[in-house]
Amino acid sequence: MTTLAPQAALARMFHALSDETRLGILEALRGGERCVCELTGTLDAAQSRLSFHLKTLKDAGMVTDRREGRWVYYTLAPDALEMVQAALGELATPTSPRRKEWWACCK
Amino acid sequence: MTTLAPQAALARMFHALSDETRLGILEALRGGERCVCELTGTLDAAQSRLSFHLKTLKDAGMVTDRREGRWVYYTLAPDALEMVQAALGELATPTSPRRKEWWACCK
DNA sequence: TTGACACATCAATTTCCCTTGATACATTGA
DNA sequence: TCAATGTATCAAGGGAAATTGATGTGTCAA
Repeated sequence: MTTLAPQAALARMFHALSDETRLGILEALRGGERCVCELTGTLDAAQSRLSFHLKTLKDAGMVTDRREGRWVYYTLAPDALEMVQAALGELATPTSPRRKEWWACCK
Repeated sequence: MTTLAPQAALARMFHALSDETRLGILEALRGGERCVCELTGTLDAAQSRLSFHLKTLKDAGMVTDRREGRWVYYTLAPDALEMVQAALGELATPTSPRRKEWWACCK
């Protein structure tokens, strides 16, 4: 995961969440860390497809991985989920009320 | 906006949030409802481009619109934002601990 | 009724993302 | 050292999404 402007990083995280396969992965990871071979079974998806989606999630910071022997275990990154949640909370929070000048374009 | 399976609807909402222009629109709407001509100014984006993104947001249920004379005013849909927030909260909540059988595939 | 304005929609192009199958890499056990 | 296993990466193809410019639609004012 590379560092991006806040808005770009946020868009990237939302993009990581915008695919059903990836949502399925995250749902599976709620049960704890999983290796890829487990996920292929659970999600009935080809290995290279899962690897692709796991990379997408990892690049967005939504999961972390850990190698143990031949296996790589993936885990949810709760911090990232909370960041996204917080950002949504901000979006739902009104800013200061509009000034009249703001819509002077529509006379 | 058509009705979709929960996971698909969720993916669709996340997709609506996965674009910087659309995040900019939502950010602008925190200040209250805005017509398209205001947003073109604020976001420095062509009108047809904005119309496209507004439609995307509307189809995903993230904004609502209201015509008044020649103008169409867009407003945040806080309920949708909260739904997405709640879904994220669920993802961050562990399910029951894994059973041994689940990873029997990796002996 | 006509012209101007705000906005939506369309078609064409480009860009990006996903899937698939093949191959490369790393680790382990024989 | 070799074969098997788990995973990552790559290239090619298809399809979806974004951008642009043009055109269509609705509304208002003159």
